[in-house]
Amino acid sequence: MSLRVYNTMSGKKEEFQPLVPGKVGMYVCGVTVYDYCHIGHARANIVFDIIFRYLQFAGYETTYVRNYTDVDDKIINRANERGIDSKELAEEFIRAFDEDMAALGLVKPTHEPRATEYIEQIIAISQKLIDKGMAYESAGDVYYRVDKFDGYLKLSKRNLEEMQAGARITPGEQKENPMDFALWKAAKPGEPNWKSPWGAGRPGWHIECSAMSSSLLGDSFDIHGGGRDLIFPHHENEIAQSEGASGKPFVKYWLHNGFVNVNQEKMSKSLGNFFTIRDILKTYDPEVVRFFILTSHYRSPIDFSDQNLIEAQAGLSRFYEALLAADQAVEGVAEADASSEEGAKLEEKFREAMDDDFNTALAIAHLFEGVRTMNRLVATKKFRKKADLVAQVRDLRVTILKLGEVLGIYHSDPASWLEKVKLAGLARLDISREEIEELIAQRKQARAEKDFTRSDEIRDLLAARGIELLDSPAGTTWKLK
RNA sequence: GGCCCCGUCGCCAAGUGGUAAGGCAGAGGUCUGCAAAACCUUUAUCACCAGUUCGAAUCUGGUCGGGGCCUCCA
Repeated sequence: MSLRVYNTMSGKKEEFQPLVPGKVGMYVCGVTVYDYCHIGHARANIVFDIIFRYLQFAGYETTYVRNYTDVDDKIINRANERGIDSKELAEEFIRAFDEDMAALGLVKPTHEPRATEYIEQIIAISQKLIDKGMAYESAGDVYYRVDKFDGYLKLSKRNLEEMQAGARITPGEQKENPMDFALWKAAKPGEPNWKSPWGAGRPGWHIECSAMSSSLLGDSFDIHGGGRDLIFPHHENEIAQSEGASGKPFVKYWLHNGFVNVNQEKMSKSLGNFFTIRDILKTYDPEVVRFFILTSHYRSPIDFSDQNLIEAQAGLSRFYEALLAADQAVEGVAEADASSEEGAKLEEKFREAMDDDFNTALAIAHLFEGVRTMNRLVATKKFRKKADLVAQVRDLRVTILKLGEVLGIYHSDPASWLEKVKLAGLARLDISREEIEELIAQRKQARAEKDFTRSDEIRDLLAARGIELLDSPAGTTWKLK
């Protein structure tokens, strides 16, 4: 089966056929760099990170462009509040963004252009639109004439007349139509500015994406992505600009990820339920965050809550525990020439799920089944003497790791990961490692003397404080309950 | 008001015409001095009503409930 994607433009899943067979051009709207990224940014970027990885895994030579919008009203305002240069502010948050994305384990896009590096192209597109009568200059600003573009609002499926009725005009703007939007804004004193045919000014919001995408991917390309909230006005306006200027179809497939809610409420600054990526990573492992995001479909809304994150951690632990057990089970067993179909079967299911509009939730469900199969094999009596079973476990283990890589998970050493999560959890309990070790030693003594009453007392005592003891032939270890 | 989305087992969550994936939690069992992990077994007819169809969670209409966009936002 081949890849199918849900296209916001048609409202349907469509067969994915890139403009050039075997190659994909993908542009995803990045961030406006004036503040730290929140969990919503994390989701959007992780979703498209997985799409990028999967396209490559599926054999497409993929060019992925994700921009930084580093000139904008919000940046200027924030810089003024802090009394620093807006360029300095942008640099600071570009660095912060890079750190956050690296912490979340994202791969680097092919290109990460900045709006300010494309001023020339922005001016060129604006000029072209003016020449074609689709834009006009007004007191040093340049506006797009929305009623000159037939397809306006075709992506968001709105009605221009109705929107005009409700539209507001910002004081100082001289627009022909309240729905017209700025391509270029005349600079006010103290604002960053560039020379243009219309005087000193700076780009409006939207135009930078048209400039960067056409420069790096051409006038027409395959995939354009972003959060749902960008459909209107941002993406609608990009279409108007790009198609208005080039006269060619802009984007073949529009992909939009769903929102993140926090404890069932929309995340917003006014509600005060805003979580930055760096805050979350103080409590949760980055892989847990990624795993949580991938256990829902990218278009569905997800609810960010402690309970959901804790469940994600439990799910991911199941993988790492199985991988660790498999490692230990096959360690030192000689390679035999037994063959295995298990890995290929799993990969087939994984591909089928991902081919259906990147259904990561279903793909992960298949991986869980792989884990169960692997655990069952390892638990077989005299497992190490059965070459075919050993081969199957090795095959499954390698396949799970390989497919996990497509999702950006399971890349840690299982023992280290489990230990790290355990110690992080211990820090939240009122008990020290030393105290636990001491009680384990006492219990060992009691068990040696067959004093099982005392032994169980210690077990219960620790259990009451959140610690579970695990007895094995190699000794007693512990974990968090 | 306009446009759009959602309502699946206690919780999370797949599934867009052929008799409901997966995870967590629960129950029983195997294993264990006890326990844990693991494994096995087990738990839903899909908000409601009416239609279309040989057949619907999946299509149509309606009802109820929840949410989003329409202003900056991933």
